[in-house]
Amino acid sequence: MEYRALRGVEDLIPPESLRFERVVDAFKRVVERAGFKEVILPVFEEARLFTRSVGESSDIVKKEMYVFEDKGGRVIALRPEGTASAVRAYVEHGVYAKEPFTKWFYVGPMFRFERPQAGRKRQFFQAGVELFGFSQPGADAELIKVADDILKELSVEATLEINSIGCKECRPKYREALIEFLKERVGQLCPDCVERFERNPLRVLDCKNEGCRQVVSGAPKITDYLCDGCREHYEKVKEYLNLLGVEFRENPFLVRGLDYYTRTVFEFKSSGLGAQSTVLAGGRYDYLIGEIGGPETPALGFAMGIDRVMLLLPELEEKREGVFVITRGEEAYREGLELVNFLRSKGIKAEIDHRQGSFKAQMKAADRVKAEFAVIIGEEEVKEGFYSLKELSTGKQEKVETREELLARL
RNA sequence: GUGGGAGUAGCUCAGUUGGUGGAGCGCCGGGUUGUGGCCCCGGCGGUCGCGGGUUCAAGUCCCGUCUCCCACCCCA
Repeated sequence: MEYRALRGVEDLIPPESLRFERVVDAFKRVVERAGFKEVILPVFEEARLFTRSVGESSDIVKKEMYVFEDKGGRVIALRPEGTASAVRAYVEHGVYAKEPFTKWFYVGPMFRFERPQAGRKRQFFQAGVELFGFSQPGADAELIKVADDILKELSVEATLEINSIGCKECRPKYREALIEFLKERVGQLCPDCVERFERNPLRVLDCKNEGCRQVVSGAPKITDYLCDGCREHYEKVKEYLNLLGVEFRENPFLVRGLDYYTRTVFEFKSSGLGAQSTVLAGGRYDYLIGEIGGPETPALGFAMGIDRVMLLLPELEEKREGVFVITRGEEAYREGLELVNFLRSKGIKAEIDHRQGSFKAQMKAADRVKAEFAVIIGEEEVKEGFYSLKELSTGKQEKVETREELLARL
């Protein structure tokens, strides 16, 4: 084959593309009835937007971004995630002034230069929401509830883990305590964690290595170091989640890979995905808007991995729908073309077989496209002026005289 | 970026010690001169991922490369 899709990107052709649409439809249905409005954002931005927001030390920025220089000498990056652009747009358009309490959602491709694996592609799709302006714990709970609703709507089984990673006040104190604890045990950590210990000690907490987990199990918990404000906030979030009937598990070692998170963080994980088990994740990021150059504005959001959700989607039986027109002879074909046009104008799905093969071949085609009805127009029908309408699920066939009568029988 | 496994028909896979490539499913057609699904019969369909090497001879052995899968890593 001379041309192939590049490594880590894939085409979605039917029926995969239909599964994709099903996920997006369910997502939109749930978030729209919760009052979120869609934003359509660029797939590339100045690279430094991501460096600033996602974090210089994060792997996403350090080694996974598609960065290039455009013809005007600008340093561009294909977006590796959606929040940075949403925040940039919120600030750029002064939305904080016009509509300080804003609920947005977005759907689209993201790009990360990673080694491909199931549930991890170089171009992948995320559907996400962002809530700007709300500092109250009720917003955290509502956000998580919306996420839970989406997964339920899709019948995707996932377990929810939550944690609070504190704020500017308390996190540094915890970080110090953790470093203090780990310092004496560096020898017991895996090589990756030795490096994490230097760069971002919190990441040692969610290492999968058995030895590291042993060490970590005795480590100080951030929840014991939260300041009064963060502790109260976290307690309220949990209280509201219980009120809303959302099941969750507290994981004091849950941390996230993006630098902008504060206070509430959460992850929905599925057992059906192998190593890439997170299907939806997010949290609060109260300082990000300020850092991007907007007014200090509390915010929170999440992103769902559409590709990953698709992998978990149960197969759906395609149901029969519409009409397939079968004809023989030029006169019948012309009548068929007009009939199809008529039905479509009435909102009915209608197709015609242009190949004019045998009735058997055309019936087979009608069956394959999962039509509910076949309309047969042959010599007899043309001569005597009627349509033969066959219901494919039952095999029952009847004569109908006019288009209107046909329409009434569908 | 690291480690492991795999690439043969559209799909799932057989292919014996190297000797001119098969099955099932699917697709097209026929059995039914005007009727789908079940059954029977026939047909189309392959540079054996790509490139190089060994050999009289390579799907089969060797090297390289690309892609996919799994794990690490990372993350949605």
